[in-house]
Formats: sequence, structure tokens, C-alpha cells
Amino acid sequence: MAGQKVQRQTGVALWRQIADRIRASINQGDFDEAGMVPPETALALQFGVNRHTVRSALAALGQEGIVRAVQGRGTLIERKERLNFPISKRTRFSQGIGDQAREARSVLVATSREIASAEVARWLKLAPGAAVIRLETIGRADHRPVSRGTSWFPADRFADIAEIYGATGSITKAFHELGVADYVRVVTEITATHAEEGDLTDLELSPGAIVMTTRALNADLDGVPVQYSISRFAADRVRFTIEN
Amino acid sequence: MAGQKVQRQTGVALWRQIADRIRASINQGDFDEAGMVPPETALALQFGVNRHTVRSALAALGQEGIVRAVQGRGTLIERKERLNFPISKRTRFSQGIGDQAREARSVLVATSREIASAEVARWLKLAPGAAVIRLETIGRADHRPVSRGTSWFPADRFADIAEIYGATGSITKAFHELGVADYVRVVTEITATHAEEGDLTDLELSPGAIVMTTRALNADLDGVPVQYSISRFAADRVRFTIEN
DNA sequence: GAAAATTTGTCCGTATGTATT
DNA sequence: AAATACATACGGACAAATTTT
Repeated sequence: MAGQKVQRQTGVALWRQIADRIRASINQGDFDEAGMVPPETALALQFGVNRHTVRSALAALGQEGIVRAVQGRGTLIERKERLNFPISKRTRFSQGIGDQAREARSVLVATSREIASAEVARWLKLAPGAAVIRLETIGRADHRPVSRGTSWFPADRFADIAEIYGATGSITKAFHELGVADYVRVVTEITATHAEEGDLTDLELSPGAIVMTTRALNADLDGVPVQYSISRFAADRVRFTIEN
Repeated sequence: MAGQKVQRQTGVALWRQIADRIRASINQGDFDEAGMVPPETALALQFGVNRHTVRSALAALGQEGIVRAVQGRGTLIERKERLNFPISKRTRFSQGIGDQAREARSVLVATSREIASAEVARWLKLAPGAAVIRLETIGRADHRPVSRGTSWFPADRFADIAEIYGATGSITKAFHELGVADYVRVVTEITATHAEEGDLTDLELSPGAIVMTTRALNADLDGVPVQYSISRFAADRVRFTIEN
């Protein structure tokens, strides 16, 4: 297969196109048998570029901690995983991650009480001008950030949710303490865009990287909205599954 | 807001980073009131680059048919929509698109009978070496391609599905004729990656563009797998919603 | 153990693309 | 429109480390 062309003069450097392709191949498990990437000369032939260009691509992947080059041996694959996020009626953010990553947690980075925007009010079915509690979190697994999210809660029912969540680290427990015995995922919306400035720093991404954005609504068992969240995931670190 | 910095020396040209941001803003509806993009000088100030660089970005978007610059007036937004694809137990590919786009159809571009790969056999729960029917389709809406998909069906049950689908244009009808009264979506997997060579041509994308890939399994009412599909969607034209 | 082949690391120079002034 | 500076990409040659013969 000597014909996986890359395109020139498109505003995306060849080495970056190649880095993205190799990263995708690694994630797809194409090199699992060998445990390493093909030799630089083979990749150069495959993509139709000079070996130096392939080296630039591999250097970028090395910077991300995905591969490690060893002189004389080859370029070894260091890390190759994609966290799976199941989405269902019973979706809980932290649940289901623990068995995939050794170290997984979500940290609260900011919180405030504010007036709901038109979008937030619409999703939470609140009157215009109603107050909401906003929580900003960053989710990490195995020492890498995987998501940054913002959640809004109706302030009248959940005034103290920030404190309880900060103490327990669990939305489910916080809801429980505030009288919500159980809650369900009503709807989840998924889109994908290029990373923005905040993503680059919070998720440790490079420009051109992809973020998958979810907009999710949770409601109590009476169908009353209790939480609206917008989360941004580093696309090359996650996968969503919807099981019916 | 004079500080949406773009990053230099990252392998992605500034004009392409800016083009991607403006495209995302348009899709998000940021400029809906005016119906046009801010003036070049304002964008240059906002992104911290020279006006020439912004012009390169807008020229690229013009090439895609998203904006149109008019001397003396500004840069008008030509096209701005995102098709919604609902995912549920009753997910039907074509259903739900008709009310969003005037012209929507899926065309069969290739078909073959082949031996199932390890991946396909695993999903369809077939014995190794079993035969499958493969269908390749391209989905279009309003004269734009939005998806390219490959579906596999067990050959023993659905030997003639290609012919029937080609005649009726409906998988549901083809299933019905072949004795499958009803079927349900068992699981859907969603990931996002950069566009590959085939995506660029089939979906009319430019390098660096994003594709969302779904892997979906349909089964009959007895739980027997009947269809496994991998579909690739142009990310800036679609949105997925999961309703529980 | 020695030699050969393989693979990554480094240096040179040149041409073209990108971005600013 | 033109001049300048830097990033990107290519081509070749050789060194250094490792594996294979």
C-alpha cells in the first residue's frame, strides 16, 4: 500500500496530517502486533513524502507521549487507549470509567451563582431571569485531561450543590443529599469541532485537534430538569457508545 | 473580545485555524443577527493577526461556499445548517432527515459479496469465514454529501438485499421483503477523527476537516444481528442526539 | 564474537510556503 | 506590491544504536 496521499498547500502542514493519520492508526490498533510504528523510510514511502517529514510527525507524537523512538530499534508505541463513555438513561459521569483507567477523577475548578442565559433557561425549563448554580469541572484519567465541562442547576432547589459536590466529589451523592433520590438522562446531543483556545490549555491539545461536545439534560423521576451540562472531550482519547 | 489567540508554528497555518474558527462560529449561530461575518479588520484584531491572514481564511470559506464577500458591504453568510440525526432503539437512517432538508437521499455506490473480516464477523456474531453482503452508500441532503457508509449483512439470510435496496432505496423495505418484519438498534459507537483521503473526495471536505464515525449494530426482534454499519459523517454538517 | 543489515539521529544545503511590515 | 523573516519540505550523506546473519 504505497499510496496514502497527503495533500499539499492546504494550510495544514504535511507532518501534521501524517501525525494525525498515524495517531488514528495507533488508536485503531493497526500496529498492535508489532507494538511499534513502521520504520520511517516505510512511512515516507507510504505517504509519498521525505523521511524528514515523517520524522517531524513522529516527533510531534513523541511530544504527546504516544510514541518513543529508540535508535536502532524503531519507534515504540507508548500509549494506546480510548476511554469509553457509555450513554444511556442511567448515564453517570464517573461510572464506567474506573475500570478503564487506573487514576480517574473529576476536579471542580470553578463555581458561581448567576442568572440563567436564554439557552440554559430553555433546557432547564426555567423562567427568564431565574438563578442557576454553575459548576466547571475538568475530568482526568491516567494523568491526562479528557474533558472539561460546565453544568447548570436550578438555584432554588440546589443552592448548596457546589459545596456538597466539592466535599463528596459526586453529583449523584450531592443530588441525594438535596432530596433527589434518582435522576435520568433525558437527552444527549453530540457534535464535533476543532479545539478552541480554552481546550488547548485545559485539555493539553494542539491546534487542529478535535473536541467532541456533548449537551446533556438530566431530570428527576418526575421529569423535572435538574442539570444541564455542556462537556468538551478530547476526541482522540474517548469514544461514546449508545446502548439501547 | 480582543484576545482569541491563534497559535503559531504548530503545523496548522494561521489562516486555516481562523477559517475553522469562523466556520464553527457560523454553525453555532454567532452571526445570525447580522447575517454576515464581522469586518476583516475586526477579525484581524480579534485573532491578533494581519488582515491579509484573515482574507486568506475568508477566501478558503468562500471556496467552500460558506461565505461570499461583497465589495463595500461585507462578507455574507451563504450557508449555515446542521442536520440532526436522532439515535434511538428505533433509529432509521433516512427517517427524521426529510423534515430538515428539502432534498435528502442515500445512493448506493457499490456492493459486493465477500468473506467477513474478523471485525465484521465479531459484530454480526458470525463464524469465521462466513459470507456477507457489503453495501456502500453516500448520503446527501440539499445537494451536499453528509455521510458515507458501509453496511454488512449475513449473506445466508440477505443474499439479495443489494438488489432490493437498489430498487426500493430503503433498508427497512428490503428487510421486510426478506422476512425481517422489524429490527432495532442494539448499539451505536461514536468517535471523531480527522478526514482521510476518501472522505475528502466523497464528502467534499478539505484536509484537517473532521469526520464523526459511527459503528452501529441492528438486530431483529429475536436479538439476532442483521446489519453492521460503519458510517462517516462530515462533522460540521451534522449533530447526533440520543433521546432516552 | 564479528560482520552485515536495519533503523534512528544529525548535519548540510536548497526551494517553496506563510506571515508580517 | 515588494521586501523580509521564518516555517515547511526535500534531497543527500553519514554517524550511532540495535538487531540479524
